[in-house]
Amino acid sequence: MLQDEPRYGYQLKTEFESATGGVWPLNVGQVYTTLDRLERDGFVSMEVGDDEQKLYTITVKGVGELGDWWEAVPADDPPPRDELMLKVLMAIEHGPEHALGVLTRQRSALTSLLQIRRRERTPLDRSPDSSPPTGEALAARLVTDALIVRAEADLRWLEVCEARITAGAGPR
Amino acid sequence: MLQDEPRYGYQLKTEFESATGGVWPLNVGQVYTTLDRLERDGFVSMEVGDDEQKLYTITVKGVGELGDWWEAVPADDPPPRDELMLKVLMAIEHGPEHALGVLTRQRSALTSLLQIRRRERTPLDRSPDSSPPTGEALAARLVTDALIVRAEADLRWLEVCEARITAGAGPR
DNA sequence: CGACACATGTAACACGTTACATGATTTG
DNA sequence: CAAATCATGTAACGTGTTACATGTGTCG
Repeated sequence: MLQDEPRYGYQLKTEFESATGGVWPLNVGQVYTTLDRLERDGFVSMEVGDDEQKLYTITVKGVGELGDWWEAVPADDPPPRDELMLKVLMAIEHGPEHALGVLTRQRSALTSLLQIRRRERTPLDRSPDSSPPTGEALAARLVTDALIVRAEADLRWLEVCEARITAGAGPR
Repeated sequence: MLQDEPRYGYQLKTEFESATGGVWPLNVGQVYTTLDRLERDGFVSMEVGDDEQKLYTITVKGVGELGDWWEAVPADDPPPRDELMLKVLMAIEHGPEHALGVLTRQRSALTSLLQIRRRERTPLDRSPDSSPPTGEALAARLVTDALIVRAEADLRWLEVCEARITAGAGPR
C-alpha cells in the first residue's frame, strides 16, 4: 500500500481491511509494531508532520524488496507444515484403522464446510447485464472462491489417501 | 506419537521425520523446547531413567487434548492469512493492470512448479501386482500428492481471478 | 581412531498477536 | 453531550526456529 503513496498507520489498517473484503480483521496495534520493525530494517521511513501525526513512506530498499515479493511464488522447500497433512500422516503412523477413522471424519467435516461456503458465496452474477463486482465485494468473493477451491483440493487429497491406505491395508 | 508409548526427545525427532517421509526436517532443539512447554502445560510428564535419559509420557490431560485434535478440522474463521491470496488482493488494490501482470506471472510460475512436482512424483505403481507403498515411501508420496492437488487448486483460483478482473476492467 | 548416530539441552531472536492506555475530532 | 471514528502507541506473551555446546556409544 505504501508503494502507492505514504500513509498513516491507522489508514493502513482500514485500507487493508477493505482491500481484503473485511475477512481479515487487523488489530491496529499490530500495524504499528510492524511499521516499527519495517523501519528498523530500513524498508520504510517515518516523518512526523506539523499535526503530530506520523506519515510512513516506503524507502528505495523497501521498493526493491517489494518488487521481489511481487515476483516470488510462495516458497515450498521444505513444504509448509500443514495441519491437515500432519494430522493424516500422524494418523497413518498410528495404524491404518485409526487413520481411516480420522480420514472419514475429516472428509465429512470438510464436505459440510464446503457446502456452507458454496451457499455463502454471494450469488451476485444472476442477470447477464449486472455489473461485475468491484472493490470490497470483489475481494470478499475472491477469498470465498479461494477457500472453496482449496477445500475441494483437500477433499480430493483425502480421497486419494483413503484409497492408498485401503489398498495397502485391506487386501494384504 | 507419545500416545503410542513413551519416548525420548531424540526418538521423537527421528520418528517424526520418518513418519513424514523426510520432507519435514526437524531441529532437535525444537523438540526439547516443545516438550518443555508441553510439560509446563501439563500435557506430558517426564521422568529420568537410571541411565540419566529422559522419558516423556503423555498425561491424561494430554490424551484429552489430543482426542480433540484428532477430531478437529483445521480452523477457518477468520480464514488463514495466505500469502498468495494476500498478494493477489493487494495487486488488485494496486490497479487492474498491475494485478494482471502479477497474476500471469504467478500462474506461469505455478504451472512449471506443478510440472516439476508431477515428474518428481515417484512412479512406483507401474506393474499391477507391485505392492503398494508403505511407511516412508507412502508418506512422501502422499505429501507430494497433496502439494500437487493444492497447486492445481491455486492455479484454478488464479484463473478465476483473471476472469473476474478482465470482466471488471476490460469492457467497462 | 575418527566419524557418525544417539542423546540432551540453553540462549536468543523474530514474528504474530493481544490487551491496554490515551487523546483529538467528528457526528448523531 | 455522548458515542463513534481517527490516531498513536506500549508491554507482554506464545510459539517457531536456529545456533551453539556437550557428552556417550558404536562401527568401519
